[in-house]
Amino acid sequence: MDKTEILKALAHPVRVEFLEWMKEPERHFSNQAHPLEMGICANQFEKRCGLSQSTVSAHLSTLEKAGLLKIDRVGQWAFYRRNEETIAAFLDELSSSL
Amino acid sequence: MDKTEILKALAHPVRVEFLEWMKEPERHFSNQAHPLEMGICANQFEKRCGLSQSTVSAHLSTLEKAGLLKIDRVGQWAFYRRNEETIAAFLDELSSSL
DNA sequence: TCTATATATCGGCAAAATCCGATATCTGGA
DNA sequence: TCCAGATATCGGATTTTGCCGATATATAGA
Repeated sequence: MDKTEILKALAHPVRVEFLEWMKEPERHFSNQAHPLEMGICANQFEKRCGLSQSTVSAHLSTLEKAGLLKIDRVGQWAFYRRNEETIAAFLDELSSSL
Repeated sequence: MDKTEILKALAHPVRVEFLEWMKEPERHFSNQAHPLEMGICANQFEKRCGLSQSTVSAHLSTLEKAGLLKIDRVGQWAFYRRNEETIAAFLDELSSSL
């Protein structure tokens, strides 16, 4: 849990938005073909943020490398879900250190 | 209280360090000529982080523009103190939205 | 008024971040 | 085996950030 890396990952509003969307999957990703329990399919984010596929992939990768997202690869898809443990640990750490 | 601007301000480890140092002034700035109750004098940060005067000034300015620091100008000095209201509001907001 | 000190701002350079389109990789199905 | 779809990675252009030294500004004191 690298606090600095996480803070850098959160320094872009699109990435913060991704995390917030994923907090309420049924609200923001109800049109997903796969069950939401599998996680959120990468292509779902493209439609919503208007950025290109490669840019979205990079944002997701940044969040994943920082430990904020977990990824499950199933077939040709990549399903992302929040890493609640890391997020909670980060918030605790930030609240006590800052 | 602009969450995005605050997160960008926190995306540099030196700035986070400044805020953390200021949480315990007597511990980190005990050598300050002026009473710590006035705030922390800008030049105190230079000695501790090894960066140039202009760079430190820019970091402090970033924190102040984000609302995380308040500044009191007294004579030729600039005294900085944490803006606890904004910091607490930001942490609350982040904890509930993230 | 002259000088010393503290801080802010400017100009320029280097590094990092952001974005895109193109391409590579991987999977599943025909 | 070939093709289509999903995602990752590459290459390059642009913007932002970070850093410094030099300079400007402002204050205090001689």
